[in-house]
Amino acid sequence: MIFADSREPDRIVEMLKSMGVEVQRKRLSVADYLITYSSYAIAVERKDADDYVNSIADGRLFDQLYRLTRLYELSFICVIGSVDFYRMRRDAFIGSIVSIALKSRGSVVPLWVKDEKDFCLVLKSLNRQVEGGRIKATPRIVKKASIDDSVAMLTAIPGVGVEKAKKLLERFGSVFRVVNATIPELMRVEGIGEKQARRIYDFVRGRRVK
Amino acid sequence: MIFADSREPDRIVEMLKSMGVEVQRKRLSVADYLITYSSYAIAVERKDADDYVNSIADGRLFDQLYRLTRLYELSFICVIGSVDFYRMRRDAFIGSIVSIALKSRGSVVPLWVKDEKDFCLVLKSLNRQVEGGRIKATPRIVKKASIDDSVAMLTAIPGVGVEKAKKLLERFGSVFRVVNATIPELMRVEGIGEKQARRIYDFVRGRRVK
DNA sequence: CCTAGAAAGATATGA
DNA sequence: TCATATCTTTCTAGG
Repeated sequence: MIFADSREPDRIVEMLKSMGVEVQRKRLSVADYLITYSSYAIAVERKDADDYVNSIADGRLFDQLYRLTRLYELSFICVIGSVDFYRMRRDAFIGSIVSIALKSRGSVVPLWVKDEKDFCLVLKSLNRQVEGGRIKATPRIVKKASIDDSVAMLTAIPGVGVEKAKKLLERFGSVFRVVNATIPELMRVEGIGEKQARRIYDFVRGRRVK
Repeated sequence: MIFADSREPDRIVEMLKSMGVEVQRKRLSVADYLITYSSYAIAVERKDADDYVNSIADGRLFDQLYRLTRLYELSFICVIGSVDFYRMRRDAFIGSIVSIALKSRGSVVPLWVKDEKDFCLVLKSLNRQVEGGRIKATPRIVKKASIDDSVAMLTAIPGVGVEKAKKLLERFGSVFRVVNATIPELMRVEGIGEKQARRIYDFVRGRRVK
């Protein structure tokens, strides 16, 4: 059974029905479609190409992504139609697709389909496979990642980007040691002078830094 | 750094290099490409559309899929080029794509790209995003005054979102004090239990967190 | 998301 | 030590 959000256009629901899929309207809080079977729920977010491009530019996309990951173990974002590559560069588009998978660590799967017909095929196929119970085929090996979130943490300091964050971690080994370092210690890192060292020192201690 | 299997064609390796990506040849046992950064590894399997169709027919695809899930936490299967829909029905093709994601529960992400140029863009983007250490579904934070940067910094800790970051800062006053807090002290913050407290404590000290 | 270019800072050199 | 030239990195704006 597929639930379609009540704000989704009729034409899609009709198309699904004409394909022999059981669809029911329902008010959904986060996704546009929900495929359920026994205790599984898979969410699908539909995005027209134009809207997708906009939502990247203004950061909306990654909010939605975040909400999806909080609520569902596995969801899909379907981009429909052709992208206007004058509005967004090709590499930026591809980068955003890759980013969805990476940021969500695979729990949100990006799909790019030609048209709404194909989108419906995706839903239909999802529905059938979930019902068929094929979802349990290979158990996912959850070996928690250990990527450097520490780098990301340090880049939040004004004036510290990826390069400096890496160098800081290289020298000090952990965020704890960076945060507890003295100004002269910080200055020993290549690329960090007195000014920068003082900024870091002050920032982590909550003093206003400009 | 990207490792390319030694059997991969030169033209792709060259194309990557011409895009400014560091590539090294290596004999890989399962995937075609490997993107590594610190202890993290992402595998990429390249499949020309024709070969993809064949590999479904003879069952090879799902063997490969299985091996990928066993070895890597996150991998990609890139189908390159247009599919001959006389050899494989459109719905069957879409179904297979969906099936990859479902069976692997998202740990293998299927991507369908136009040509090898786009494939290289995928690799390039993967490489950069992994190196940047920004692999986390953190909500986008609007940077205003410096106080918000502190919140942003704390949200990089796994399991800490905007709400918890704010509460932490409210109680401790600065990133320095949060980082230097003991586990019992951290637990006194509303919404943070022992498990979370320990995670924060361990994370900032550079211990791998589960 | 990606790039380009401006701005800021760090390092090296030489007086 | 200071002034300056060069290089590296960060940040902001725009698509």
